[in-house]
Amino acid sequence: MSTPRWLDDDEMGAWLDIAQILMLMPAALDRQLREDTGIPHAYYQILATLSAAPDRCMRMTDLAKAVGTTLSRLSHAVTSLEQRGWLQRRACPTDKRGQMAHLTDAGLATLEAAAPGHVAEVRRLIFDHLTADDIAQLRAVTAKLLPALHQ
Amino acid sequence: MSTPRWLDDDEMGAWLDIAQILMLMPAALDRQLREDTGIPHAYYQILATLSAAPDRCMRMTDLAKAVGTTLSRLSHAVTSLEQRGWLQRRACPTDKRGQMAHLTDAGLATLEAAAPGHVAEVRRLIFDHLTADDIAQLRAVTAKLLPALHQ
DNA sequence: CACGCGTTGTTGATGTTTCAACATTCGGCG
DNA sequence: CGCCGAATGTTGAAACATCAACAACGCGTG
Repeated sequence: MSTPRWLDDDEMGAWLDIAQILMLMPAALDRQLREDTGIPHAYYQILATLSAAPDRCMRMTDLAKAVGTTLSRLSHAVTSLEQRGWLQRRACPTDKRGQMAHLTDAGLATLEAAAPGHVAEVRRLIFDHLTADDIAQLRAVTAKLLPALHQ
Repeated sequence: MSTPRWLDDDEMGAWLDIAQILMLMPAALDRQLREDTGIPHAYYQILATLSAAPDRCMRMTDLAKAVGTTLSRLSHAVTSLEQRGWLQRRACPTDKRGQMAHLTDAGLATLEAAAPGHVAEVRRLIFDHLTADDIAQLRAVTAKLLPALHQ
């Protein structure tokens, strides 16, 4: 398209709100988690995702997709979490290229200690302000947006 | 609260979707803008906000609030944008502590060159997938969330 | 088997953000 | 006026993200 159409008033208003949320929400989540645990939200999500996996263990690529991050970013993050003793790299039994990230007992303990405060913050920032209808509608919208984000 | 309640299934599903969007959307916006202009989305927002201000000029603190960022982050960003010749610091006439950020002609030209591609990306990621009703509902939700994020 | 290509994951350099510490100025109050 | 607390910005170091380059392995084909 040579002359892409601009956003109309409704779209622009929505976009400005969304842009603000994209800026402020991660900052708020990071702040709370860093105060309580010393790690940012992206790192917390890695621990949380692993804790729900069988054997608390996942392939790097699968973990990256589940968290919605890059392999490179994940690799750096795992290195950092490994140095704190919360994660451990393991060789993949079926694929010699592969690495698995394994959540240690110490990592699980840290996660469980951090979870209540984090959930409270998610409530304070989001669900305290929304009705059940709001949540259903919001979820319908996110379901429409996620496919394009995953490519 | 000593035992904060966990998220129910609807809330947890919504939260996982939101977390994915918070991770993927900024990454997608950054990627497009960096390819086209070499600057991340947070920097683009600074230029865009300034372009709509009288004299294309704003106090640092006001600009930080408008964009939804930190004064420190803004200061670093302005330094970087200034080195590219797209911004200029000016002394504030009424307050000797103050600094004003002024968008230069070169900065405006860069912004106007980047805008079509950026808008197209915002459309591709968001508005192409939503009906007018979706947008209205989404905006109603964001309106409920923003106050808590602003404190 | 051997070649080539796609996948998997890491690394190092560079750019950006965060946090704490600091300098400067404003504004109110004794 | 002179002092003190608050507000305004900047800076440097450390943490984190991005990007391109790279090594190692899997898999299919000839």
